[in-house]
Amino acid sequence: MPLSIYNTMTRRKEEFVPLSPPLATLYCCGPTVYNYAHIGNLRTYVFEDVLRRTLRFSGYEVRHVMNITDVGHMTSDADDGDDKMQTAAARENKTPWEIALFYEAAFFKDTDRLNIERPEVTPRATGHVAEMIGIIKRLEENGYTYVTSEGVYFDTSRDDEYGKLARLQLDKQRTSRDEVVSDETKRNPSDFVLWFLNKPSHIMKWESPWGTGYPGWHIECSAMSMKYLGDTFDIHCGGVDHIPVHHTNEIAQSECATHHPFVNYWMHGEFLLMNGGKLSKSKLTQQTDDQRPKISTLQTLIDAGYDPLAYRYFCFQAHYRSELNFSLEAMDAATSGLRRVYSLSPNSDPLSGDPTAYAAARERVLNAVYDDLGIPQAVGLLNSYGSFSLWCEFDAILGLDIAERVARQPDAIPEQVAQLVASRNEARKAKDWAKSDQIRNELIALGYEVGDGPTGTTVRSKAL
RNA sequence: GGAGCCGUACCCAAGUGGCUAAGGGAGCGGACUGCAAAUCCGCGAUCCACCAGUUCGAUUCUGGUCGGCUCCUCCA
Repeated sequence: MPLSIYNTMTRRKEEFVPLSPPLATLYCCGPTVYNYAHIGNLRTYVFEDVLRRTLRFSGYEVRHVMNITDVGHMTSDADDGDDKMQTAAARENKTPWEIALFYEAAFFKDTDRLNIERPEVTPRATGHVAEMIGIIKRLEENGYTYVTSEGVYFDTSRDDEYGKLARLQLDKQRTSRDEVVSDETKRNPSDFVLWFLNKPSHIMKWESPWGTGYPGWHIECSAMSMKYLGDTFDIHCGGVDHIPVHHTNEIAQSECATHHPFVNYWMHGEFLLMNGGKLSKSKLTQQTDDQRPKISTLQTLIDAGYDPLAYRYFCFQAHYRSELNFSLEAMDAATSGLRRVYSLSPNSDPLSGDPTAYAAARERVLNAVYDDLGIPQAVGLLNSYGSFSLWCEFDAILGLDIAERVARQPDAIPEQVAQLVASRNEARKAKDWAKSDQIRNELIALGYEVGDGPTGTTVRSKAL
């Protein structure tokens, strides 16, 4: 069965046919490194990781590029917009470059802990300003730009196909809130900046043919994707929020610069919802009303006692194109579910010794995966088969470290725990149940599971 | 105002024009246990927000209503 994926451009599932097999080229919008990634951001990177693993599983050689945005985007269209990198720098008393480096490292620490593979290329925006200027020059030569006191603009009225990804009806667009200040120098509301000019307070600046300034919000992705993957490449991913503006503008500036199709397949991950709404980085540092720790970054999840891979497994509950509701209860459910997977026994595999049954089961799971990454169905099937070897085979896609965790030797029991077990055994021998129960409670408090079986008492760490 | 998504058991959710509506968690019953925990076995939506329509037949298609969400500002 061929791999099919949902293409936002056509709003249909399509069979994946790469430009130059066995190579599959993939570009994913990466983080803007001015703050920690929250678990909603991370959900999208988990989805993209599953995609690249699935591509490789089906025999492709993956070339995956993800940008690191280390130059801030403006927070609004107008003069008073703050650069996020600059705001963070002021907040933390650092330079923008220090901020970027710090949060880039934090980002990769998180993705590593989630078993998200590093893309083959992770270019930084600040290292590609020359390429961005090159694209703007081509756009200028092709007659798609104009210059105002604010910067160099892309003239969307010159692009007949502008908005095709989001199916925008430009005449019906308008700003939704009063506080959005529109730039008076723009010719059309949908025009966007390619290069900012005359921003004296801005710290990160570069020389350009149009004057000293800094690049616009979208040009870096066009520059870096095309540099590393070519004018046309296979798949471009990102969050659904990127469809109407960011990816729309990427397509416009890329295709008008090269006169080639930019991307063949567009894939978008849906949001993680918390309390019925989306998460935002700006609320990351806010305190909660109640006493419970606020779960918003991977680290807060870990601090609350959850395993990073339990979060990864939690993401597999819902299809990547569906919103997913986060709650501690759901995280607990995912943790219990994963624990069950890790408790699988290689020695009592219901499918071992029956190659026909194994092949049939494998086929069903594979069909689910190849049908636009039907990971929830795949996990459901895997759960009902309960086969260690089948889980392990698909762990190449799931990335849950199943073989390692199942084989992992239990951590050495600390002396303190061993002594408690010994004294509990004595109490049990003497049928001193009160003492026995009391010691058991102590062991539980220390994070151990206590089990009395026919072969004696066993303790096991509650950690996954 | 425009564009789009969603509403399936207590929770997270998959899915289909008609055969028993996945799976996980929680819960319940049983085995096990000194009692538990863990584990194993079993049970669980006569029903897929509501109302019409299309159809021999709809949870699945169409229209409407109600409710929720996202985007049209930076955002995964």
